[in-house]
Amino acid sequence: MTSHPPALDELDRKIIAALIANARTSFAEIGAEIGLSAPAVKRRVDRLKEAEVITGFTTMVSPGALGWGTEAYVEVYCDGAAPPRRLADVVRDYPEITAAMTVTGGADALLHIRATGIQHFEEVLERIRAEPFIRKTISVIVLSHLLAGSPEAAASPTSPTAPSRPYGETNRR
Amino acid sequence: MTSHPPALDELDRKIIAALIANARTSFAEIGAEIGLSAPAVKRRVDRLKEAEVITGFTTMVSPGALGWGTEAYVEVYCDGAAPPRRLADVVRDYPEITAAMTVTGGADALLHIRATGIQHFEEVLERIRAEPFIRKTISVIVLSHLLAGSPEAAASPTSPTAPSRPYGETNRR
DNA sequence: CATGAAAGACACAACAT
DNA sequence: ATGTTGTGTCTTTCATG
Repeated sequence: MTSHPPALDELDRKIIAALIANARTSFAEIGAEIGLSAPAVKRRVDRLKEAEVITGFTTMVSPGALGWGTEAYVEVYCDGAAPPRRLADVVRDYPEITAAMTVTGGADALLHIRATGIQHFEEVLERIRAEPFIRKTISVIVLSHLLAGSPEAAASPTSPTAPSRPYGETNRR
Repeated sequence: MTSHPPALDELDRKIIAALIANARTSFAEIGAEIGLSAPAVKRRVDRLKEAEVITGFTTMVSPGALGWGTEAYVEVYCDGAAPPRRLADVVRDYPEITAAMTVTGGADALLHIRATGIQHFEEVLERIRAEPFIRKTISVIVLSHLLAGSPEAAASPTSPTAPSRPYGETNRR
């Protein structure tokens, strides 16, 4: 809950698109492309960070090159009594769990896991299954990627096929 | 296929860790933390990009703020004859599909989808199911996230619980 | 291969429009 | 809210151990 109603305009979206494409693009260069001065771009970026529209700048690495050769999704089934949100505490203790979310369907939660290899993944899975209120797990191992993008990268800011202006639409000011 | 066998050392990993934490960190600041000059850091980063260990710098945005309020994973079952890799072509035509991979288990592929809302998601799903060689889909809608981290950001480069040096281990030089 | 110095580009913070 | 100016820092290239 950020106090201010964000209300992004065209320029904000172009700035975000540029920064998603390359987080190290200079404000001057972004400004040149959209017809704004560098300080103006910086101010908008600061605002977007303040409003938590931009949540951070990160670097994409090829996990394989760092030794994380195995990737998997694990559906987790909890005991009826235990609220799946309690998983939040557990999940933090596993560095191999890179994402965790509650989901609809038979499973209570879905985990994204990275391991150095199958044997490491098996070891992680055994530890997870030993957690008190976890009833069963179903694992799906990723074989190969068909698309470059990551699940976390939101779809392009300028909504494509979607309703022209998805969410906050009123012109600022 | 990059010609050179990368072989990362401790300094490379610290640089990568710093850039994952904040892709806009200055080379000078990184250098100060690990005892290297700014140009030295830049040269290593350039090498890491060249070796495709670092694949890019991107910005994390809160998808909800951009109007992408619905997130789902969809398991795709293909017709026996059609190779799941053919999905690569199809998948590119959907801006809503932010990740796609082939997987083990009953399903042939797993899609990560972002939509502006349930009705938009339903519309996307219908289009996908109308594709020629797709037999059935199973959808799982994300309710809430239990972890902040992004799936693509591989678990911290300084491998934590994992085998001390996962992959490339020989000292450079 | 890493360092150090120099020129150019950039970020950042006033102030003015 | 944006543009402009000024200052300090950073990036980047080139020369050097």
